[in-house]
Amino acid sequence: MMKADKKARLERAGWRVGEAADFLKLSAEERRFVDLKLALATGVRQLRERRGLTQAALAKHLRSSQSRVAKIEAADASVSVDLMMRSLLSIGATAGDIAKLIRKSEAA
Amino acid sequence: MMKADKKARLERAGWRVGEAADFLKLSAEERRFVDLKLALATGVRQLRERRGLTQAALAKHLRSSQSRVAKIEAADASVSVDLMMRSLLSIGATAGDIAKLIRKSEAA
DNA sequence: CAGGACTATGTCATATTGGACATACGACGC
DNA sequence: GCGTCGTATGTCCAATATGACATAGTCCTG
Repeated sequence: MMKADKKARLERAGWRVGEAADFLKLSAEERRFVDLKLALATGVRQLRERRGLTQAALAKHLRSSQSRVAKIEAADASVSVDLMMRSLLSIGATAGDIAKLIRKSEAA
Repeated sequence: MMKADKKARLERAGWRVGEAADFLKLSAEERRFVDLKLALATGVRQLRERRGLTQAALAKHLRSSQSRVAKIEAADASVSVDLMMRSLLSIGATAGDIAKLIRKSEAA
């Protein structure tokens, strides 16, 4: 069962899929993909905070902008996994760290 | 030390970075990102073959084209991690499977 | 060696993603 | 209350990724 706040978070992020796109119509694959992105987004936020960085500081290192970092952490639909991965590496995450995040998404 | 065929593979795939872009000028982060993509690409090929699917068959399920699947497996620079992830999920990879692939890229 | 099945590579128009900016929101100290 | 700092959200248009197509290469099998 999914927690209500997670559903709301996804909806706010523009994660409507398809036409009559009710959240529950996500296919199993789409669902896994979204969960994966959520796990990565959470990872970015956690690592950034652990490093004591602001979104603006991370953005600078990423040569991006504060607003985009906010979107990354919100798992906004306009953010690619590529950008999330680059962000994680930029913060200093190792492949092992990323693997761990992804594995976590399994239980979502 | 890097094997010559891997370097060649990267160069063929258009993985020149920056201006005077010699391969060796990839930063550590860029390098990790490329290794990660290579690992995912390899994973797509392995899983697809293990399932006895052709590129065309996978493409159909992905609603993409045979040529794009070829590029995915070649880790072509025009292919996003998103598409690789979607491909893996489409083949039936679990988050655990993907995590394993990513962890492998650490040793590259 | 001809035909077929599978894969590789290049190109292009269209679609998606990106950085930047403006602006709003929230918490905190003064 | 007001200013400050950090974060969130919406909108641009520039940059990048995408599917589709054409075409060439490879490896069988007959």
